[in-house]
Amino acid sequence: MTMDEGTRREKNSTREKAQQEETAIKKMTIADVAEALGVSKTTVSRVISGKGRIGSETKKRVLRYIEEHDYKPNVIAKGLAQNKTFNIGLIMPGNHNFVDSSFFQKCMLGISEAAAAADYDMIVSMIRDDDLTQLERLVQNHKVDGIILSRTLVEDAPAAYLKQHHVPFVVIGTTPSQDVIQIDHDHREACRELTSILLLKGLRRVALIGGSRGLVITHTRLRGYLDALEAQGVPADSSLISLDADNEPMLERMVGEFVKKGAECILCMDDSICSKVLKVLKKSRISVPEDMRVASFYNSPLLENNLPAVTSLHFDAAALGTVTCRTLLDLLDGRDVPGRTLLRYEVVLKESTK
Amino acid sequence: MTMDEGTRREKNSTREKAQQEETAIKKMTIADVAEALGVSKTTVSRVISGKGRIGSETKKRVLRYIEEHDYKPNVIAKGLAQNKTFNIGLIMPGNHNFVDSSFFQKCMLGISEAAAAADYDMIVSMIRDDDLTQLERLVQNHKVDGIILSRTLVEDAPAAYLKQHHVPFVVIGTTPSQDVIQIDHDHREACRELTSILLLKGLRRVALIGGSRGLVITHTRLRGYLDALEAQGVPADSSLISLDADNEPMLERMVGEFVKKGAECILCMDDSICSKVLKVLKKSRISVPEDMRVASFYNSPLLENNLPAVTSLHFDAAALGTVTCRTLLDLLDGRDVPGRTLLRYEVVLKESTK
DNA sequence: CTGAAAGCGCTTACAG
DNA sequence: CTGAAAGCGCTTACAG
Repeated sequence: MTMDEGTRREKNSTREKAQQEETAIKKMTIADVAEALGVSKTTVSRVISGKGRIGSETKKRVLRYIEEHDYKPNVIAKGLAQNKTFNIGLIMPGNHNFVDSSFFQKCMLGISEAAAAADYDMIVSMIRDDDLTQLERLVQNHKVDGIILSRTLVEDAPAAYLKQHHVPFVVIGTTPSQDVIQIDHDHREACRELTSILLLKGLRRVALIGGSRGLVITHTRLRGYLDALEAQGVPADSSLISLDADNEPMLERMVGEFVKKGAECILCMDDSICSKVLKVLKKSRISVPEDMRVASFYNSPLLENNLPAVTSLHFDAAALGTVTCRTLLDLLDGRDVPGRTLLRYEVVLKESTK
Repeated sequence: MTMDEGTRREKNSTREKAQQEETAIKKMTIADVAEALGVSKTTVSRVISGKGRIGSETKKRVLRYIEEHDYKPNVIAKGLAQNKTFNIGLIMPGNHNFVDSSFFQKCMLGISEAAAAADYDMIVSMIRDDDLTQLERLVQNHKVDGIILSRTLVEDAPAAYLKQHHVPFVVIGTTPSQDVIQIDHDHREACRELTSILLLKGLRRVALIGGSRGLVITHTRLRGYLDALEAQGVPADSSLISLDADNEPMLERMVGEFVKKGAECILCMDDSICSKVLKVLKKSRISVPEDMRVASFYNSPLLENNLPAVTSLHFDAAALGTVTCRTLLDLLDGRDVPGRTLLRYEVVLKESTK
């Protein structure tokens, strides 16, 4: 017996690895803590959760023990008992062609940090097109307590699904549905202001080129552009507006068209479009800003190193993520949340509209 | 009593919403299934898991009931019983400055789909610099069964932590540690081949400009470049090699230096650097490819619309994600996995090196 | 082939 | 203020 103990000790001291493994494999449970302290699991549970009255002396002892032994409650077990997961789901567009990755990455960072601050984790699920399979899996498997939907579509099948199944969710972006909690930058106002600034520079023929009509954002930005024209008394010219323009051949044609119609400036709804427009202009030996002004409704690393630097709108993606996540967490906690939150933007004037 | 029942029925039929809510709130459990079929929970559990012998008739009945009533087992409960979470963790760099978001997004897509195929979900955790807090949270909270580390650093604190705590993990990228399971594109060979091609075009003074020495990838790429020089018998000229060059002023100086030293071509280790180099060249009125050839060891949307189109290496990010995730899942299932997996690449020759 | 029972690690009425 | 016990929804020896 004594020998046996000696042997074991020796193992422990020489083979640090084995000892660590033991610590790693068999984690301490609430029962261990309770036993060690001669109290009930109930008591330990209560001091950890802070619910219920506990003698201050008992509380101190438990807290100290937990601290000293670095006990961490098993969140999964806690979740099962409380019917929670402490996970939020982030649904991202899987087909990356028309999203700005850098924006989403920053946004994810914001969400991730806000979640972590509340001891939540972020499960991200990429869905392709209209395939709801992954979303269904996520909710049917009870993997999340609530969901953040990014990229709001005009026809929002994911939102409809979540609504039908009573899964708490918020949306990054703007949707026409009144009953959906939405967080977004004030794109309409931002686009109005940028357009106004250009008009005030004396530019009269400001063309607009935009992305998919299937995205709500496209309509919002168009709205802002039209707001500005109206306010300045400049009649909208439909031959200077082109949506659903995402491929290069089409952009090439449109730019040619705009030039013919006497456009003085081309407003691009996003940087991917703008980048292509700049390429087309370069090919056509139309110089910016001398022969044509260019601005983007959005700024990203895509245009960062362009010469001339491109005037654009700036939105704080990380902040959007943070606010969105906090809103969802508030919602999950049963707190009142605003149906709609609009975040500020900045207009960044550069050489491309000089 | 009868009236009471009647009332309840009426509620159900008129207020569809309430009924749906009920369905959503109180999910069917394995006990419900067992009771409805007059079998034990054990039996139901066994047919679902496929473990143990079950009468084919019983099996059929259970399967049919499950199908018809769309019963979905609670993965959380299953996890608690099996000490698993069916989540994998993806650790991403939070400071986005020197990563290509688009590459990571595609990679995430690959991981996400491979995970989903095995009914796993992906928790992504962004960590800033050397802050291990989030990683610790993830493992201490039992939130994941295994972890994918992206962006391998020379000093890899996350890997060390996971090793110490015996958490199964794999790494996207290459590390010197023998005992770490790593999946990567063959950057060394890719860079060797690209450099060779340039040398075979007769270019003798090929300069190299790279990112942080803190990243393993920087050294790997440098290695490939040197391999090529050596194979062609071209002596390496240290005045044509510059690492840790990530800010514009420094790049501006380096490019000037290279020109002075008679460089005929500038190889950039990534597109962010390349984009800045192109800007500097444009500013300095050095035209590409006439006065200076340019190539990037990497291709992304950042250079997509550049004129002239930039020669570069192409890596399939989604495939990298898929393979990485499968490797981790294999590891979790106790299967044998290769210590190192290298994926193929492509060289894409364009006008910038004509 | 099938089931009763204990267990995974927590929480939470209920009772004292 | 504290605890015994039941429960969250599964799995899995163990016994038949």
